[in-house]
Amino acid sequence: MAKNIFVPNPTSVTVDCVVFGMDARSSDLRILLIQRELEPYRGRWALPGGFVRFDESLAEAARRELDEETGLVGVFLEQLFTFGDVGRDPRGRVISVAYYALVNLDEHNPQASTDARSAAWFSVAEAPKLAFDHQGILQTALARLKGKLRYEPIGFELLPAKFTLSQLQRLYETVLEGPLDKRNFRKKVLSLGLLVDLNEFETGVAHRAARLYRFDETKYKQLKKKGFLFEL
Amino acid sequence: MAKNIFVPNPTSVTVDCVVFGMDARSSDLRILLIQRELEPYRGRWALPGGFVRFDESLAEAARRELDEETGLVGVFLEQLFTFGDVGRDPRGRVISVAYYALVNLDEHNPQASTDARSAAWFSVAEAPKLAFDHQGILQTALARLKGKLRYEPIGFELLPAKFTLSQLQRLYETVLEGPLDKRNFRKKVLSLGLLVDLNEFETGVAHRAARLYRFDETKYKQLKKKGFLFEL
DNA sequence: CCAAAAGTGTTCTCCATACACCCATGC
DNA sequence: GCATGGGTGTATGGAGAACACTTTTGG
Repeated sequence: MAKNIFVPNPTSVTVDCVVFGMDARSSDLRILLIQRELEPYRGRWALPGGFVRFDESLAEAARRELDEETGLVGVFLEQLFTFGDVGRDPRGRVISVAYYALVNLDEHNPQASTDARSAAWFSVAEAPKLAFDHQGILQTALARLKGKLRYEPIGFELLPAKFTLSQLQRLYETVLEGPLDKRNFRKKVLSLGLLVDLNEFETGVAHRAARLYRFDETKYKQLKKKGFLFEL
Repeated sequence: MAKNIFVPNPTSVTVDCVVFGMDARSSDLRILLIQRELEPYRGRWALPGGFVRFDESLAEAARRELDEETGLVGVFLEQLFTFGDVGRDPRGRVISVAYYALVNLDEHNPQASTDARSAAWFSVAEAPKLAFDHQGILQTALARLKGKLRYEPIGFELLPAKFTLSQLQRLYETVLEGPLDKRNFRKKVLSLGLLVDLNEFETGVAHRAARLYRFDETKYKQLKKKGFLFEL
């Protein structure tokens, strides 16, 4: 196949993934980083990612890299932004299509998922300085997460399948960086009619056990088709 | 410069621009297309765009191509999405970073802006079949425009600097595809405090002349810093 | 029995909506 | 004087915001 004949200015394309995780108990927001084993930026922490292959789409590349470097599969993944400033990679012209992923740390255990030798979760507030322009990518991802949380039901991706209303509220308070009124929050969330009361209760807590709910994805998709707008 | 040494899988990167224009009088939404002079898809209409050069950022490339192919400069331009499916370009692996631009057809005259031989404005509803996957890019851009119009003041980019409230309303009605109540629309728009009444009036109309307003960009930027959210 | 978080209703304010007529201008 | 769009106010209902106490459970 004469791929390169019509292709001026060959350029490398990478994908980089900002992986957000939420510990449902401590409810602090974390990101998954890997320590670079090669130059440039050897030893520095960076977003998981790598070069896009000829025979895979961008989303496929992002999922493959995520699997290879962190062991994560089947997670929520969405394109974020494409970074292509001239000097962003010292190796030459490298354009990075950034993705962000949402996982919950209970079901995707930090330790167990670490196929790569040096992947680790960092609290967003305490993240180290990152390689390349990954700091900027992280900031962009945080802004996107904050913005989307309000009008799309992506928060549930950060929680276990069964969760309590307090967990959901703490998630929103953490990401949006502000307190929410408990009664109003519950009223609003339940009024959407998208949570299924499982009639089960959390265990192992030293206080009244909270009811468990799950998000009704099927119902949401139906409503969305009819023009329904999620908003919290 | 040893650009290619560390660069596996050389791939071409293009930018493509979805240019939206609004004729303030007829208030129908148009896009700017160019007719391809080269294979593949020779003779077909396509989005303006081209290959990214080594020494320019993605946004710079988009502006350059826009200037070269359509004569447009200084317009609103924002990254839309990156398209990288394997078979999207018959020439080989070409990844396209799509941008969308907003211009108003009064100040950027359709004819005058046509440096390229065959650039033309099409009503979005009546656009021809496009080359490559540009149809999909257009759909994505339309969805983005519709979504952003509600909570960011980008509509003003489609109008002349001085505009009437009816023009603004028709713009919203066109893009959002639904009628709006005149009194409520005016009340809401004016209550934002972001329109400056110029105490001037439109001319050349066979009825009562409407007041002209301009959008107060400076004030908006100040408010935005303080956490203000535009919403219509 | 104490600590810790779960769970629950009402009031008030404000904003979105619905709705119809007179005004100014060019022809 | 008539056709065309410009411009204006009010009443109603519903949603968001503020707010405090009782319940349940484990230790």
